[in-house]
Amino acid sequence: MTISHKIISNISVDCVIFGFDFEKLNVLLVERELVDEKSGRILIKDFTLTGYHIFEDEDLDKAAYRILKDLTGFENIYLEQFTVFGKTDRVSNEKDQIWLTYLNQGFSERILTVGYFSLIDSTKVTLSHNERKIHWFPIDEAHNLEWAFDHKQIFMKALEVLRNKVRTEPIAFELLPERFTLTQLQKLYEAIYGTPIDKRNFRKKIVQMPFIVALKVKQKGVPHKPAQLFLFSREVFEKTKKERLGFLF
Amino acid sequence: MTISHKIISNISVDCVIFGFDFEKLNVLLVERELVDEKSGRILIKDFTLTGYHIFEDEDLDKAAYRILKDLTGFENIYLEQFTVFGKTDRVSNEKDQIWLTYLNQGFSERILTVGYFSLIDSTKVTLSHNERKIHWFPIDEAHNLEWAFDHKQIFMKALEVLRNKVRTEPIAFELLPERFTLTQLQKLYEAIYGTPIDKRNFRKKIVQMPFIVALKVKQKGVPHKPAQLFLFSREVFEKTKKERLGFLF
DNA sequence: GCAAAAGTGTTACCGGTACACCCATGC
DNA sequence: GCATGGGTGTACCGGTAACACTTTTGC
Repeated sequence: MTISHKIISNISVDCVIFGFDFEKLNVLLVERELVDEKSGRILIKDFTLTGYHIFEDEDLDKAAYRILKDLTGFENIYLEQFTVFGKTDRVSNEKDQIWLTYLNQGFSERILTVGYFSLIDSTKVTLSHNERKIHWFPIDEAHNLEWAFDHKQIFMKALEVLRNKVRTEPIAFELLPERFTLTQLQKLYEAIYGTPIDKRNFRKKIVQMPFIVALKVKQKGVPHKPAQLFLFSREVFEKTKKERLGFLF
Repeated sequence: MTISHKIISNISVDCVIFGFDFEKLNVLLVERELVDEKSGRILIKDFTLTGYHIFEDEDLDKAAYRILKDLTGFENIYLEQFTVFGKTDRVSNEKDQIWLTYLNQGFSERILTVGYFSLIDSTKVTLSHNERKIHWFPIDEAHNLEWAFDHKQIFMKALEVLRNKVRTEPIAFELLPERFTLTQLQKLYEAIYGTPIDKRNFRKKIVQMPFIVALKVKQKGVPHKPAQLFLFSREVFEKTKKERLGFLF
C-alpha cells in the first residue's frame, strides 16, 4: 500500500507522550520558537505536543503511529485515542495566529484535532531530534509551562484518562523495560498518582497476580542487595481475564 | 450568534442514545430503507444511529446537542463524546455506497465521525418523528440487527464506555425520572450490566450515599405497598467529592 | 383475603491497611 | 564496615456477600 501524502487540512492528530525515568512521570514536548528577523526579538517561545495532519488515505490510528515512529523510531508503542478537540476557537488566540501566519496557514480553516496518548519505555528511546528541540518534562512542572494552542488542555485530559485507565487495565508496564523490579513498578504508580504507597502491601498485591511472573534473574552491579526481576505476561493476563472483574488496584 | 449552516463535509457526529423503560436498557435507532423505484424491491433496509455533519462555525459538542434537540426537543441531555471513528474504509461497503450514491454523496471524500453517547429519561421524551421511522431497541436485540455503515461498532463501543463509566460516576440517574424508587434504580443497574443484584445489599450501599436523598413522598396508585421516592443531588455529590476516591459501586 | 412489590438485619469471610526490622551487595 | 535499597509477616478493621420473612397497598 502506498500513501498519497496528500494531507487532510482540517484534521490533525496530537500525541501526548508519557515516559518514566524511574523517578518521575514525564511528558515529551517540542519547543516552538519564533524570532523576529529584523529585531532579533523572541516573538513566541512555548511548547507543543507532537502532531501532524492525517493523510487522505490513512487510517486515523495509522497517522498517530506514523507520528510516533517519526519521533522515536519505534513501531510497537502503546497508543490510545482519548478525545477529539473540536471547539471552533481552539487555535484562535493571538500567539497561535501569528505562528500560523508565519507558516502560511494563518486564519485558514478550522482544524479539529484527535488526541492520542502513548506510553513508552524511555530507557529504550533515543529521540530523533531532526532539528527540533524536544525535551522531557516532569508532569508536575508541565502545568507551569507556557503552552501552544490548546495543548495544555489536551495534556491535562490525557493525564486524567491515563490515571483512570491505569486503575483498571494493565498498561503501566508499557512505561517500564520488559524486565523490571517491584520497586520500579511501585515508584511508577507513585509517580502516576502522586501519592506514596505502602511497600509491603503493594508487593503482596502485585505478586499474587498470576500475570506478574518472577524471573530467576536478579539485578547485577547494583551497590545494594540485588532485586529480583519480574515480567508482565500479557498472555497470562488475557487467559485469566474472565475470572477477574477488573484489574482493580 | 448565528450559524452559517454550511456543513463541514468530511466530519460528522453520531449519537448513541440510551433510554430505560424500567425493564430494559434500550438504544434509539432510525430505520434506513431504500426501495427500487421500478421494481419496488427493497434494496436496503437496516438501522442507523442519528447523526449529521457539523457546521463550519459550530463547536463539536454543539453539533451533538443540536442533533439531540432536533430529535427529542430537549436541550439538557446528558451527552458525552467517547471515540472518533477514522478508518478510511468505514463507509465503503457496497450497501453504504449504494445509499450514498442515492443521496448524491457516492464515492465522495472520506468522512470521519465523532461518537457521542447520551442518556435520556425516556418517560419524558416523545420523539419528533418528522417522517423518519425511529424505534427503541433493547440492547440485547441490537446485536442481531442489520446495521448501516460502521454503526454497530460505534454502538458497541458506546455500550462498553457506558458500562465502565457507570461504575465510577453517578450518571445512571440520567436515565431515570428525577424522582425514582430504589427498585427502579436497581433494575437499571441490572439492565446495564445484565446481571442480577442482591436487593438488600444494594439498598444498604445506595442509602448510605449522602447524595441519594430520601423524599417524604411515596408512590401513589400502585397495587402494592407504595415505595419511597429518592432523588440524586448533584450538589451534594460535588460537595463530598474530595472525600471519596471514586463512585465505586 | 390475595396478589404484588416494598422493606428490613445478621453472620461469615475476605481483602485492605498499618506497621518495623533484617539482608545482600559494592565500595 | 557502612551505606543503600531489597525483602518479609501479622493483627485489626471494614466492606462485601449470602440469605428469608413481614408489610402495605389495590382490587
